[in-house]
Formats: sequence, structure tokens, C-alpha cells
Amino acid sequence: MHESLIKYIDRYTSTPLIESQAELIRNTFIAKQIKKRQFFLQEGQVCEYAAFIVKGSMRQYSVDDKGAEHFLHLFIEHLWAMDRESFVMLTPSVYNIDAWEDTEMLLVTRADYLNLLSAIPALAEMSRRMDERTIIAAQERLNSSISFPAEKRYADFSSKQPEFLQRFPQHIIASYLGITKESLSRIRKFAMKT
Amino acid sequence: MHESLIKYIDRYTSTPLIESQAELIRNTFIAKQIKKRQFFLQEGQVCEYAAFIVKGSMRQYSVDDKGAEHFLHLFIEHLWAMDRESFVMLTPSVYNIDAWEDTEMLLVTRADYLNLLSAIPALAEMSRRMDERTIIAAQERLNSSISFPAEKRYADFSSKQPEFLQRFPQHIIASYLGITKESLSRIRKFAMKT
DNA sequence: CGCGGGTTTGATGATGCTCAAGCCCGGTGG
DNA sequence: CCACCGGGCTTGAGCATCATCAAACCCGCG
Repeated sequence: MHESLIKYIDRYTSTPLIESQAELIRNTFIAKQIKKRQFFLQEGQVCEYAAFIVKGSMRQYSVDDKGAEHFLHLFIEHLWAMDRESFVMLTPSVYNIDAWEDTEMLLVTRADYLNLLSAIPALAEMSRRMDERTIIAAQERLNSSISFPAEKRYADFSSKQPEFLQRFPQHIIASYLGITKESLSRIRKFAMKT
Repeated sequence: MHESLIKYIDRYTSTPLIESQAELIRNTFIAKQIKKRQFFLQEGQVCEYAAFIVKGSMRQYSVDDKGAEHFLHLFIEHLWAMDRESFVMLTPSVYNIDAWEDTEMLLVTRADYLNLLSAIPALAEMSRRMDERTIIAAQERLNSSISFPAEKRYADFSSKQPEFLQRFPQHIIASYLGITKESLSRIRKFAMKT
């Protein structure tokens, strides 16, 4: 399981990990499996771990005063699942993260992660790149939410993230895009005929 | 002018810069001033520089097919202005960035910045922290855009970012929040009476 | 004074939401 | 093997929110 992460790091950096570094990673990241609908993080808890997803998928969402769920992030293989705010600030999270499919992941605490960053330059490089990608993706999503109507947001999403359409049901996609499942259903019906 | 950046780095890191590092920073970052409404980046160009704002303010926006401007980011002192996607990927930007007030800034190219990150661990630490803050802020804004109606988005914004209300006119704030200036005007009128 | 940028107000309409009902389909148990 | 159940998806009617368009207002500044 750890080899998946090591390959992932190598793929994203210029200098491959040497064996002692790989060993350090194997000794620090904790393997864990959870089943569909089990929680990785619950509202009110501090997000103690960052999770590298080896297999499966998870969802991050808040629940409003009317009990409605709002899906903020969807995670699949090779993504890092966590509530960034809680993980970095060590404050209680307002989000839940649970498994949507049975999921295998590798966990690391903030303290361990910071130590690894100093010990393994390649990991620091990967981490910086991942953060950049996260920022770019968030910026695009934000731009789309302030600039475009629901129909175009869905069209962009389905062309850029087709794999998510397969892995998650429509009502989750709808919420992720900031619309209701009914609206998404109508948008899709309309899109068929064009 | 460079001292502002050096102080800023020291404030965000555990180990203060030593003189040779400070000197390296002074030699690498290029001071530049632009006047209100001058462009720092125009649609179609590659974002060659990241800008640390010493004084003034800037706005990042896209222009849609009907000519309407959508303000994605607002920058004031001690923020880093750039189009992340274009700066990192070296692709042409779909955004404009211009000065809203007369602005003084320090510029650095991507290549120089990457070199500085290796040469100055404190800068790498600051950079990581800034990226984390950027991710956290983007996540909050995204959550608010999918979870809350315009009125609550404005209330949250004005309590968390009161300084922006002073620095930018309402029609820009409205666009930043993803609503029209007319709607924002009505929301504010309504909020007065409560 | 008049101009320009910003804000407000009003009337109208589109977009997307709510609530409620029905449908489809895969899985479970009788 | 079939009946039923539940989750997800669709459809419809009515409604709230927010956008559009047009006009007026406000105010600092040349």
C-alpha cells in the first residue's frame, strides 16, 4: 500500500526517493481502511490526519440548519483528503468527511508531516506542487461560480472531471456544483437534446 | 521598499533571515510602481511575475462575452497578486489584473522564486504558509458560495473582511460575491433596518 | 456648473428552489 | 420467483431569489 504513495511522490518530483527516505515514509504513514459511509472526520472534531487515498472515494460536506448536506470536496484515488483549515489550525472542523466507497488510505499527522517535509526535499517539492494544483483548481471553481450559470458550470465540470460523474451519484454532483438535484436533472434533460 | 517584504517573511517564520539571505532577496525582487487602472497582467499574456504588494490595491477579473467583469480576487498590502494558473503553468491567462489604487510592489519571476525557495528555507516556510492560507480562504469562499444565499455571503464577508469594504466600491464587492450591484444595494438597504 | 463614476430604485422576468408525487432499478427476503 | 423496499432520478406546479433594463440620484472634481 505504501508503494502507491512512494510511486506517486516519484512521479511528481525530479529527484527519486532514496531507500532510507522511502523507509521513513513507510514507517510514518499509517495504513487504514474504512467502509462506505464510515466517517474519517466528523463535525466538531479536529482533523488530526491528512489522508492519501490509495483506493476508494470520500466526500467532504457541511450540514446546514435545515439538515441539508453541501458537498464541498470529492476525493478519489491519489488525492489528499482532509479539512485544510482544521488540519493546519488545529481547530474543530465544521465539515464531515466520510467514505463513499470502501476506501484504503495512508494517514499522517500534521507534526509528522512537517518533519517529513524537512527530512525529504522531494516530499516538500511534491507537497508544494499539490498545494499549487489545489489553489488552481479552487480558483477555477470560484471563477465558475461567480461567472457562469448552472448549465455552463455543469458542462465544464463534466468535460473536465468525467471520472467524478461515474463515481458519484447525481445528487452529490449537484450539491458540489451549488445547485439542487432537481435543477441538475432538468439541465441534463435539456442538454440531451442539443 | 524591500524591507517591507523582509519584515513580512520574518514575521511568518521561526528563524529570522540572515543578512546574506536578505541581500539575496533585495537583489532578486524588482521594485515597480503602477498607477490606478494600469495593468499588471492582461488577458492572453503569461503571468511572468508574482507581485508582493507593498502599498496599494489590485483586482483580478475576467470579462465575459457580454463585456461584464467578474472580480475573482482583490489584493491589498501584504498579499501576493498573480494568476496562479498562468504563473505556475506558464499558460496564457484568461484574467486581467490591474491597479485599483496607485500601487507599489515587488516582482519576482517563477524561476527566480523557485531558486530562492531552495536557497532560503525561511522563504520556503513562508511560502508554504501563504499557500495554506490561500487554500483555506478559497475553501471557505467556495463553501459559502454553494451553501449560503447572497445575503449571508455578504454578512460573512463584511464581518471577516471589513477593510475590503473601505477600499473597493460596492459594485466590485458585489461581483466578487457573485451577485449584481443592484442586488447588493438592496441587501444592504434591508440589512440597515435590522 | 456639468460631467463621470458610483449608487439607488422600480418594474419585469428568468433562473433555480421547494414541495410533492411518481418512476426506475437493483437488492433482499418470503 | 416474485413482492417489496429504498435509494436515486425525474417531473410538475408554484414560488423566492436574483438578474436585467432603465431611470434617477448623489457627490466630488475639473
